[in-house]
Amino acid sequence: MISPCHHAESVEHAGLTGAALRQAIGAAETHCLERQQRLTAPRRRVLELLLAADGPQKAYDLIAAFGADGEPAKPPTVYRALEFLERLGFAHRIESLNAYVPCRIQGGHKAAFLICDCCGAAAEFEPDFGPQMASAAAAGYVVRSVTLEAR
Amino acid sequence: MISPCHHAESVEHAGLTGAALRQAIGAAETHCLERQQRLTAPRRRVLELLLAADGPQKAYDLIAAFGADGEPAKPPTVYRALEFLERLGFAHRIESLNAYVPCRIQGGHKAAFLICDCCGAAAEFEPDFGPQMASAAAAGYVVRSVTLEAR
DNA sequence: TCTGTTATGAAATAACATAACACTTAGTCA
DNA sequence: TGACTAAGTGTTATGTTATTTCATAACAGA
Repeated sequence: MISPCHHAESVEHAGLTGAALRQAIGAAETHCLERQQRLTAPRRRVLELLLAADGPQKAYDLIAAFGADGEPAKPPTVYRALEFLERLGFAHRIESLNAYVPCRIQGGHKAAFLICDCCGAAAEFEPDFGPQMASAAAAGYVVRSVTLEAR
Repeated sequence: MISPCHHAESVEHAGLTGAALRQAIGAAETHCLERQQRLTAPRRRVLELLLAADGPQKAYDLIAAFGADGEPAKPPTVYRALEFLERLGFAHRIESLNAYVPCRIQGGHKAAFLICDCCGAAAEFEPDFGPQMASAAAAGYVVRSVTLEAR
């Protein structure tokens, strides 16, 4: 398969499998315990699907893939899990794709993405919003969240 | 009406009316002619609705308001017009709101928004993406469009 | 006028997301 | 330990946003 993309391969993320996947989930579990939050079965399952995927996943992809037996989940099950995972910083929503990715960067941070329209890859990076924050403050805003997505 | 918002009033935009509205549409018309594009009736109507509105408009707000007689438009009519207006730079889509605003800044530019969750205002500003563009280029991306939205 | 192209009209449906309510489970504290 | 409370889940239904498809109309250039 020939790719028309010219960007660095290093920024693409293959889905996790096997031990790496289990380890990532274990880390999330630990993180939840520390924060007195519960990584319940549906939440864990959605996180697992995100981590195992090769790229951004649509909500209805997750809904379809949810059941190990092929049974889809009910939409609210997945949307609730996604909300939880976002809140805890384990996942991000990409607004311009209506899709979700597992967080690839440790620690609390502002998320930003480079999205390839050719191959669907979405590379997360940690942006420097210094100048923007200054102008927001000047206008009297208190910035609560920031979305930056470049195609 | 008491507003809980603390940001500068100056960044809010009241809808255009009367002469100002006609003038803005005339300018768009001129701009289209220069670029050999047609500001057809549905496109003009959607632009007019955006300019006359007090804040970001949802697609289905525009659909509902489309007909002067109260008849709604068919969804594709409005979505096509919005696509045209975005392409020509007359309007922007705000991803995190699923809504649209008329462009408030002259000339080709990257759009960025400060969005107030209290009052719904969306203030457009022209961001400085120097550092971000550099890292994108380093990763081999050619940036085609950028979305920056701060709440 | 013919032809290629761009734009519109209309119906249907796909895709994305949430409301509402009943029920269960986990913690907690008298 | 039993009752209470809060958080989470399951389920049905519905609301919202966006696109596909096919047919037709308007326009520009040969």
